[in-house]
Amino acid sequence: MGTLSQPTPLNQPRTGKGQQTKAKLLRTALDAFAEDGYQAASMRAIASRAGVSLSHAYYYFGSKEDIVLELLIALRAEQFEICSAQLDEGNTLEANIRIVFDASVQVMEKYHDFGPSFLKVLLSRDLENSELTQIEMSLWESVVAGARPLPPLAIRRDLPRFLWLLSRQIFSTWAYDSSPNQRRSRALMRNIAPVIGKFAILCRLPVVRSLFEDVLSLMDSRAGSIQERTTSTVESASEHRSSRAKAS
Amino acid sequence: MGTLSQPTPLNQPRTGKGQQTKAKLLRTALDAFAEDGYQAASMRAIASRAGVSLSHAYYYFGSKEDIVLELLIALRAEQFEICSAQLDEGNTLEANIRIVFDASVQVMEKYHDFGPSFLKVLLSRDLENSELTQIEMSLWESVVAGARPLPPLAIRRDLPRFLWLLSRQIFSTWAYDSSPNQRRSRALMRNIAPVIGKFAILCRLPVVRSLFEDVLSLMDSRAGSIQERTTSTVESASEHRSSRAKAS
DNA sequence: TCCAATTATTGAACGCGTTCAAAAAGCTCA
DNA sequence: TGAGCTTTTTGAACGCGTTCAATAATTGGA
Repeated sequence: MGTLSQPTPLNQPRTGKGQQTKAKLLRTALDAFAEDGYQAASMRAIASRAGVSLSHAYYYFGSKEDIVLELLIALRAEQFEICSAQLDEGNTLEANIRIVFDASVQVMEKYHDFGPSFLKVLLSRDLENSELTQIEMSLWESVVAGARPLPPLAIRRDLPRFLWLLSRQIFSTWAYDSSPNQRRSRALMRNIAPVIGKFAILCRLPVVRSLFEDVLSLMDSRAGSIQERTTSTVESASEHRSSRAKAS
Repeated sequence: MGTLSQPTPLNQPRTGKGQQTKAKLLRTALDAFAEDGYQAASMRAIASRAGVSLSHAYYYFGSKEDIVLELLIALRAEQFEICSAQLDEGNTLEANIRIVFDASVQVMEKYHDFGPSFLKVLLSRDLENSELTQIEMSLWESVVAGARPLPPLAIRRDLPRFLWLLSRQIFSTWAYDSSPNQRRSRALMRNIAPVIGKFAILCRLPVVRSLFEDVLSLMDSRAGSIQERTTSTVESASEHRSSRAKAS
């Protein structure tokens, strides 16, 4: 482990044959994951099923986690296919949030035993500009852009990222949810949508909107997100309290 | 892995010699953790350092995770020692929150490479009534009870649990924080205190207080927490919207 | 064509957490 | 004392993810 590592810049297949092997390995791995689950689909099992040696699998994939990430991407893409059309039908924000979560559960439930592994991948890697993050973000952007009525202008720009960060918290609940059939996290997803809807509406009030901005910049781990913001309410609430009091 | 397991109901030492062995094993393990870090302090290393066979370590501790949990408990107890006195000096809520987080960092920073392991223990086990949870909860109760001015009565009862749940989210950020010297999560802890302080004051407004209750019952995974509550704002926001509209 | 550099592939090993059957030691009571 | 029980302790093994030096296959230029 040592340092938390991104996918080691690894041997990309340079010949046609190599690409074929890598593709077959990936296909086989995803099949094995689906059929046998995380435990049983060991690197040895995957390699032998693909007809290559164990060590050769590591020639194309630096770790088992790398393959798990590929699975996660595939599942998110599937989720995108399922629900992106539904998000453009003029439903409420609340309804759109539900659509995304429902599709997530539908796609993921078979893979619940990958939860801990998924979560580790999400937490330990910098995926800020990865394919995975792009799919997820475009989903939440559609949720907001397709909602009728549109959320208050003041938060419209930041709401997608807020929803994305929130969805990751929910994912971490789901990942380790040991209640039967993930009852608990399903309930969480069901109940959170109306609260967000309510919250979004309340953001018309300056007090609540300022809270929204505070919470968002706290959740957001992008370095420098505070400086970029035109008015940082977090800073003003802490260091600049006096100047703020004067201003108001 | 299979099922997410509590600490296997394990052989408790029945003789004096047994207790001695188990105690020595634990002491050795915590030393090895402190000196060598998570990776290098393998079960083999711990066992041999304690002068027992590898398999014998498993007679008293069902897994390495069990020992990691003991470490986590020891660290939380240390944190409690450091800051419990400071929480009774009539500081603001914001200041008290800072005190707890500062002590947490002070105690934990040496063990940052245990972060992923700590987090897994916290997420995969039901620790609802464990020693660990009791220590943590009593800290947050002191934060609230010792704050001057006291937070609004309406949220005073629930605020400790809210802070506890929040602190777990922050912990998960810390656990995988790869920024130099955990810069990012330190900033998070620094910035979150004033926001909570502000939020607590705003909870005097009914609109904000209702948001607080919504958020709390969403975060809280205790089964049946919704029914127990006198007024469930989550439910009223979703299923009972019509009856709510009538009431208001 | 043949050689050298590159790419693809392998077998064997390492250390890890964990399991288990069996041996050793300790205890209780005739 | 010693037989039968429980508690403690061990050695050997399993399968896992991962690494690495090695061999085989392929490619490109003289």
